[in-house]
Amino acid sequence: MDIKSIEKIVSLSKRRGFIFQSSEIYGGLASTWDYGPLGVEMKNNIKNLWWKDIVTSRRNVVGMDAAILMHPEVWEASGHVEEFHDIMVDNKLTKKRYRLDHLLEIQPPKAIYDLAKALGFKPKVGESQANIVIPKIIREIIENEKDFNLNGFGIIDYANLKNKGEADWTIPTQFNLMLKTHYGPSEDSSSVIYLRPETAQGIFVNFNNVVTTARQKLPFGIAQLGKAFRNEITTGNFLFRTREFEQMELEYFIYPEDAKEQLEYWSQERLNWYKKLGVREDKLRLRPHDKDELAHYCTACYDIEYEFPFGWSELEGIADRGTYDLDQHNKHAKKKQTYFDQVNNQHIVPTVIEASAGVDRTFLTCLVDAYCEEEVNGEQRILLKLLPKVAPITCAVFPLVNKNGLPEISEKIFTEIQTEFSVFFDQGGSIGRRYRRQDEAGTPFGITIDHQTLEDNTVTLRDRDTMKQDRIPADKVLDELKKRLQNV
RNA sequence: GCGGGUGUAGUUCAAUGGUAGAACACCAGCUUCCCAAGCUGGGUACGAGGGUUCGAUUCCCUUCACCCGCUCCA
Repeated sequence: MDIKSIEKIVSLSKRRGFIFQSSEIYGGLASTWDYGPLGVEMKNNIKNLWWKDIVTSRRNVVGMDAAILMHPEVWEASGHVEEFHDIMVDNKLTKKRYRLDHLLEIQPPKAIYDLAKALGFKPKVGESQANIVIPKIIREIIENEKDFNLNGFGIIDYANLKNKGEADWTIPTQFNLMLKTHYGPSEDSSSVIYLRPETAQGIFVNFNNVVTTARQKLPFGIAQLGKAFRNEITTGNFLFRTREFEQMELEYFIYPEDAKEQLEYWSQERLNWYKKLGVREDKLRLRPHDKDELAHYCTACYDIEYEFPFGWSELEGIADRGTYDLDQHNKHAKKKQTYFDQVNNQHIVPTVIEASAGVDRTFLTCLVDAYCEEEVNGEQRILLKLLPKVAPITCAVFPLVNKNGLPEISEKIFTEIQTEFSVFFDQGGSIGRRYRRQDEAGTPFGITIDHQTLEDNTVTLRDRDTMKQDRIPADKVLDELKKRLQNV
């Protein structure tokens, strides 16, 4: 697939009603997208398949649905307030941008020392530069020196060594990655709260509620599906990185000693789920994180990645979060979130393995992966080879012609299939045109009612990928569809 | 946020300092047909704002959005 293919996907998405640009008639809002009639069907299919795989089909996983709005202290406790903003500076000469902490970590000690002095404190002997001095410098800039100028301290741009690292630094600016809003009608500062940057915390703060009501014993999981918001610095690649997105998260609570084994288990489980969605195996991989890639809460992590036209990119992270989150809430909140282990007769904080997936990314993966162009009788045929369980429409019903009672018979069959599957009725245009339309929508099956139906009450069932047709009795259509859908 | 590119119909494109055209798609009708057939008719666009000009889709500025690269990223 060439690099233009993401544009083809965007174009098809709009043409067929999968995805529209948000607020399009007002010029659009950056990197926000709306799901159209086909899009929402497919998205729901994906979410339902996840829910079924994670929750419904397991005895020891339960679901929940927390509010998007949460108490501000949740994000203090989780570390998001602390960790989820970055101070950035640009080198005006080279137009390169850096995270200030990353930049300072590689500077000569003298520069750091001078910087600290200028900000009004003196580093003590033996104090770790990376862990104590630099964070202190950054805190000082955020809290007290909003317009601090970095020039004159000998801070070198190592990416600009050709020019002796020369730099003219901008005033450091803070990027807060959480979206704020005002809770309540008055806009005083006491009512500022955040839209959740992840769904996971909704699970952690309800840990005890779920344990007591669902009567689960370790190991067990709590799963949640819902919107999350992040003020990403860079968005783009269509649905891939957006500021509003939907997550599918599982928090699986275990005894600490099982962490390694469970991380492996869930990595495989989750990788297999994408395969079961029909995503090509050679486009999927499981990639362990390097140490320096790990998030603040995380001791080990795998990414499930897909090879998009724009490169290998993350669909899901499976992480060993240790006891970090529950510990943090136990420090901050009045009510303790612990588990009483009947076996050893003690309260413990369980370790958690998290599998955090993006709905929109999975959706995009399915579209990209299913997109096909082929030639039929010298004409291009575009089709989405979506698995039936993923496809927005399972089956389309066509009367071959609009007379001789064929539409009436078709309606009857349509109504019958409708009880079980998502069906589309189309009597407009030539039969070939109607087939092609459904090919682009990814509809796996087409039922055509023709003249022979009048004689022997059979219809044709067309397969999207092979375009082959089988003749089946009209009253067996539903059974036949069920049969074909059984193993896919 | 920086650099580059792009923005005209649903889509893909064209033309033009004098008010926009095609193909395909879409809708209605005819045809009654098994893989985007044909015929007739129809609706739909210069991303937004400002400036220059008698007149701007075209030139200039601003802005918005998309794509690519950088930067960043749980």
